[in-house]
Amino acid sequence: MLDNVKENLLTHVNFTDEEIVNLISKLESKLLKKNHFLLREGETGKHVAFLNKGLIRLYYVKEGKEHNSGFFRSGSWVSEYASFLHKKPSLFYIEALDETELFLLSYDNMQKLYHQGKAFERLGRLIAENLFHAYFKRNMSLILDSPEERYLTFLKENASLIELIPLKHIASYVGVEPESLSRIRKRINKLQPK
Amino acid sequence: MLDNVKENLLTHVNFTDEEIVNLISKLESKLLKKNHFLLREGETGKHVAFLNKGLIRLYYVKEGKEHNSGFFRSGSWVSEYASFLHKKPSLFYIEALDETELFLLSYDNMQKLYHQGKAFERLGRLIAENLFHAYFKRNMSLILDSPEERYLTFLKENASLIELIPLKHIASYVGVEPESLSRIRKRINKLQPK
DNA sequence: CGCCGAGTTGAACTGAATCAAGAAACGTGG
DNA sequence: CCACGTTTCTTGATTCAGTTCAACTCGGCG
Repeated sequence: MLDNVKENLLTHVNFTDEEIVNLISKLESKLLKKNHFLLREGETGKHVAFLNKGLIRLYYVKEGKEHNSGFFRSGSWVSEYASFLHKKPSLFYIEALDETELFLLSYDNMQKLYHQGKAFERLGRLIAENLFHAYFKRNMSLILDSPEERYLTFLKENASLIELIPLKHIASYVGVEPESLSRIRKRINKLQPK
Repeated sequence: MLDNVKENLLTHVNFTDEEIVNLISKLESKLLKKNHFLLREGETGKHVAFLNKGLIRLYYVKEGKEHNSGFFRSGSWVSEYASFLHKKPSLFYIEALDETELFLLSYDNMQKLYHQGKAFERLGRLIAENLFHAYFKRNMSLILDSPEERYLTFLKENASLIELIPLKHIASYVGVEPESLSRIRKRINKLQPK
């Protein structure tokens, strides 16, 4: 049941068996139905969540419009990190796009783990760095790439998700209107049919 | 001479006099002439720098084109943080746009300071968080705002810099070609002359 | 069966990119 | 201190991709 957690963490952080047990004892399981929320705008994020199964989208709303900022599959850590770190109200919604199973790690428990060994600090740093790196790459892409290129990149990196995520959400992530993404698809299919 | 360092740090971190002395003893002064580099692509960043006087731009090159990722004035900390943290070759150039004076803090000295008190850890975290926040805001702006809006925001936040930074660099930061920024300026001046 | 949301398609419009040319500011050497 | 050449900025004409608004199709679900 916790195979994913174990597998994922072990590959990046050299936890001892003892540390693994310790970590797992601090996790709290949570099931989220499709279209239900882990966090809404204005609430304060009290957990980071390991996504064991399912699909999550992270988005914010500006002037009535939703803007997707990322999608997460099983094996990733999910949170509104700024809200979580600073105990401030979240700007984002975190929503399940499918039946999903999460393991929550509370702020307090995370602090406790930090005091219990370097490996946990490393985990915390890795989560933060991954986040930083993701934002960084996205910045580059928004400046350098056309929407079409961003869509193609998204396809490559998330081939397994395209059937699961509605086009309008992908459009918003890529930074265009749904109509435009529809045309982009058409263009691409003409060039590389099938 | 170190007034800026002192003033800036004291406002964000509650250093004791002793800690200030300790920090300052680890700083190494460096003068940079206009259009000279603190770091070039491919080199590994070995310092974070406190910008005491002058003007710095941070940019990367892709397919022969420069892309400005930020400008820094006196009072800020400057680094290619990813390169510095992971000891990996920098993707960025760090260039002085004017005669500038820096105080360098080496990686090793930074680690030493970390061991000498919470306040220094706080400093390190603040630097990282500022960076994170900057990237975050930029992401939002690239998705939500038009180039014109981004230019206006840039003007507001950097009113003192507009005469010092060539238009083409601002254009690249805003994400348009110089010709387009020139026209954006024209549009704006028609609406709000002078 | 009929409705509803998601996706596609069309037409008119808009803002930025590109290419090209000219004007203005800058600095470097004579 | 002037003259020349380079860089920076502006302006024009054209092209192109994305937006907007509107209509239509398709598939699922009550």
